[in-house]
Amino acid sequence: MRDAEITVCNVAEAMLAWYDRNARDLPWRIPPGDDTPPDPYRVWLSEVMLQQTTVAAVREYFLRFTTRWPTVSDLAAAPDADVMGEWAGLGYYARARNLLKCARVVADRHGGTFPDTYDRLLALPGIGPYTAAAMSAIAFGRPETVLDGNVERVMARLYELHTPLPAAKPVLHAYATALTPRNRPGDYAQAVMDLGATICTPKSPACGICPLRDRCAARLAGNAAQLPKKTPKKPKPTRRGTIYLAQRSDGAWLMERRPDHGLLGGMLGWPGSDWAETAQDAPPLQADWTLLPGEVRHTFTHFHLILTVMTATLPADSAPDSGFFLAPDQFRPSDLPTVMRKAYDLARSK
DNA sequence: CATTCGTGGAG
DNA sequence: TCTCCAAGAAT
Repeated sequence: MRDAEITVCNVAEAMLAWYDRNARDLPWRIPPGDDTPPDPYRVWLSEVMLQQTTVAAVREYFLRFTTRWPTVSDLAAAPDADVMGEWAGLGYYARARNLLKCARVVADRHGGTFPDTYDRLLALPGIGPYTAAAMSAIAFGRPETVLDGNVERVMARLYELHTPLPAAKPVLHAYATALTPRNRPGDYAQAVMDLGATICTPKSPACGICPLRDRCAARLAGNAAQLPKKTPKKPKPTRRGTIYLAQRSDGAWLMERRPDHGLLGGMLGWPGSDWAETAQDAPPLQADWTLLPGEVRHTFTHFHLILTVMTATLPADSAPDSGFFLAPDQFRPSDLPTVMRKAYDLARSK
């Protein structure tokens, strides 16, 4: 029993010592040793952006968001379209919708101050078990246990757990909880995630320079790169569709706001057909449509998409059956999700 | 517990 | 070209 406690204690100490020397410089991070109090708004925003998204992709979005909306109340007061447009390209757009919902709850019902406990954070839109734990630890110094993909990998290797994910999650969480220190829990959480991102990587982990190399069961067994095991994924089907880019003679584009739920929910887009196994026509209005040479290829989380693009020029008095016309000075291609921007780029290149 | 939900970089 | 996968949440 005494040995186990010493081992547990040493893991956290080894991780914090490693973090003190190797912490990456990130825009949302307070460096170890810096006693500046963390801003819960910035911790929250970064954690939501980092959900299933790489540090490299998040960096510039985080800087733009915090420059444009320095506080949660600023964000809460922003028009929906502005926030969705700023999020465009980052993916998983339900995050942006929930981000706004959460900001408005915090601004309207909490006086602009985030709650500081795991349970109350968990109750907010877009904050799940991981983000509630990360905010508790990083923003509020509480010894909560974070379990993200990095921590899962580090724990599976440290304890050489061969049970495949996601079934292994409860056991991995128990391992992670046993290691979480009362001291500097925020730095510790970031240390384990940094380790997973830079040393204990999925494919070829750098075990030789790992601060836990002497006590990692998988490293000792020589199978670190084979862990964690995962249940195999389904193959992605291919769907097809047609998308319509119409520009009025005054330059205005015919566009639509996608419904809040479902794929690309809440985002700006071009009108078009459903996306199904076989392509189909669904022009938004009667016009002299021209088939654009080429096609748009895009891969979502669970299917490949091939889009045929049609273009048309419409008379100045044209009125849409659905959607709306967006004047050229109000149309920013950067407001589009990537698949819609690809269609725009294809049309513009002709 | 399984499915839905983006994107871009790495290998 | 193709698969994997990254600081997950909601349903």
